[in-house]
Amino acid sequence: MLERRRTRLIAAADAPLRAAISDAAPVPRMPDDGDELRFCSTCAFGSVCVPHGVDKAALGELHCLVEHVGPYRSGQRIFHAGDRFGAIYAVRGGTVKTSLTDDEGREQVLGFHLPGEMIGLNAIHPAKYPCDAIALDTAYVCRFSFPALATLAMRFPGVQQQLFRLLSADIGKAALLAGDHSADERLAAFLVGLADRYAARGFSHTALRLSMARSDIANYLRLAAETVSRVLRRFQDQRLIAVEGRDVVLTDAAALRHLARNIVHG
Amino acid sequence: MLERRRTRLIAAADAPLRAAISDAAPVPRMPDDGDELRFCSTCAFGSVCVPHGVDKAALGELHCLVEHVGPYRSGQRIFHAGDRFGAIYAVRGGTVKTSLTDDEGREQVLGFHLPGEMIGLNAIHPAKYPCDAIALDTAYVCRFSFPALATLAMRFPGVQQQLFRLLSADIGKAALLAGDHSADERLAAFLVGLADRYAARGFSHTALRLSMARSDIANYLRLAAETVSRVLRRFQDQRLIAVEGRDVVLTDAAALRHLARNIVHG
DNA sequence: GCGCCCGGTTGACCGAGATCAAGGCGCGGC
DNA sequence: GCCGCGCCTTGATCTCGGTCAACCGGGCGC
Repeated sequence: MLERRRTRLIAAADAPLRAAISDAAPVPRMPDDGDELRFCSTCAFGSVCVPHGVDKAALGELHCLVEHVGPYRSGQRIFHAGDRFGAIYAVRGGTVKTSLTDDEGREQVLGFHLPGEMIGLNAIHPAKYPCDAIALDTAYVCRFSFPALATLAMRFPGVQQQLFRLLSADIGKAALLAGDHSADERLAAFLVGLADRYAARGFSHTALRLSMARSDIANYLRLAAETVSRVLRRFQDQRLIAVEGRDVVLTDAAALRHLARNIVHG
Repeated sequence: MLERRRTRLIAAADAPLRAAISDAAPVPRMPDDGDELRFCSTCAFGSVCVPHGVDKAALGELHCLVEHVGPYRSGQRIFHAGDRFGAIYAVRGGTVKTSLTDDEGREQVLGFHLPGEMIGLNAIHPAKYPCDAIALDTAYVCRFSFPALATLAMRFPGVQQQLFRLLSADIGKAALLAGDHSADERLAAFLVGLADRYAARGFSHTALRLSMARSDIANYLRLAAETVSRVLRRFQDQRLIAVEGRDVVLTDAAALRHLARNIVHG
């Protein structure tokens, strides 16, 4: 359903992703039991349940409270800025961008979210979503009612811990944007950060497909789209990467990492 | 007890602050009972206990687990980047900056923290402090053992909620740095943000004393110190502010707010 | 007192990246 | 097929803010 054939070169870097999606598609709401492994393999709460081996009971209850929603088509909103906060979401398949639009109508991209990553954590405090969440391709998400989750966390220390960790991790994420770094550093950090996040989910460490437009990347990195184009071109000339449309291969990841060395996270 | 008398102009804008400090000074460790109101008036956890009226019992337990530490002299570190994470801190008096130093030895200021604000929340996930916390003047802090706090949160929903809110709030804080805003916008947002935070703590809405050096402000806003100087001078020429050393009066807060309108938070 | 040092200010110049403008290319619709 | 519209790229020019340099003034040690 998603883009049919992926070209050679990167080949099907997102094949496992599509597999996950096709798995998810026929499961519109309640997860069936005996599905734990698959459920946890991509989910941000997987680490509550599987790796730590504790709170097996919590897993069952999470299953009951999670709601699978989607598909969202490219461009569709999962939630709107200003909506009353009621749930946090985990991306299950596809890519989601979060952004906000200021008075003058200028968009400000806050982040891109891959399968397994949480969105909506920054809505707890203001009690309403402070940004839009928009699907960049066909996307599926898991909805966790926050009151229910908080109640669950009261009973399972592992769940509470994981929530604290997820929240804490997000605080540091803005570091990429925060520092005053050159366009080269930003782009290098963006690419290796994305590659690392894909790699952590079982995809290739060096080949990736950008699901967002150049203008979104530029906006996210606080650069002009033209600058993104030029830097990518230069990286290619320097044999750091191979670019073909939205497919990128990191041919010299070490050099990219060196460029990005002063930017924590991705 | 906060701000006794508010002085003319800026004069000693931090006089009430100092008063708070001298109150705190003779209380080196365990808070004495019957101290609730004072404890809560500046503390970030005040809102757990007092305003919501619930979890009165939690207040007592918080009292037992909090540890008053200080004074720290200007320049002293409260915690170091890399230290194992064990506690979060609330500023009780004075001002604290958080910053990290990259491989090349360049400092990167992450934020300034006034009395009542929490620091160390971003250390939960990595399980070690990702930055230094340095006193900018004579500073006092409250130390909350995080394991103890998490345990307390398991029993008191209000405490858990407040922790979630504090963490969530911090996620959005980087917005000032994040956007690509002009030097004017950044400085205006910084000034009104600081004024609002002081105001929320009972200080003047329009007069404030900058406890940090120009170079720290510049670093925090990702500008050169010279640029901060020049913009402040221009703001003064435009009658937006009156500057005298580290004392600033916002003479046209409306105009400053308008300049900063596209920057959320401060 | 004197000199030093640090923080702050001001001016002159420079450069990274934004902006403006033009053109190419791929894809969906007709 | 052909057209039209986004997305992307490339080139020319402009500009905001950084960098370098000089100077000022206050606090502190001697």
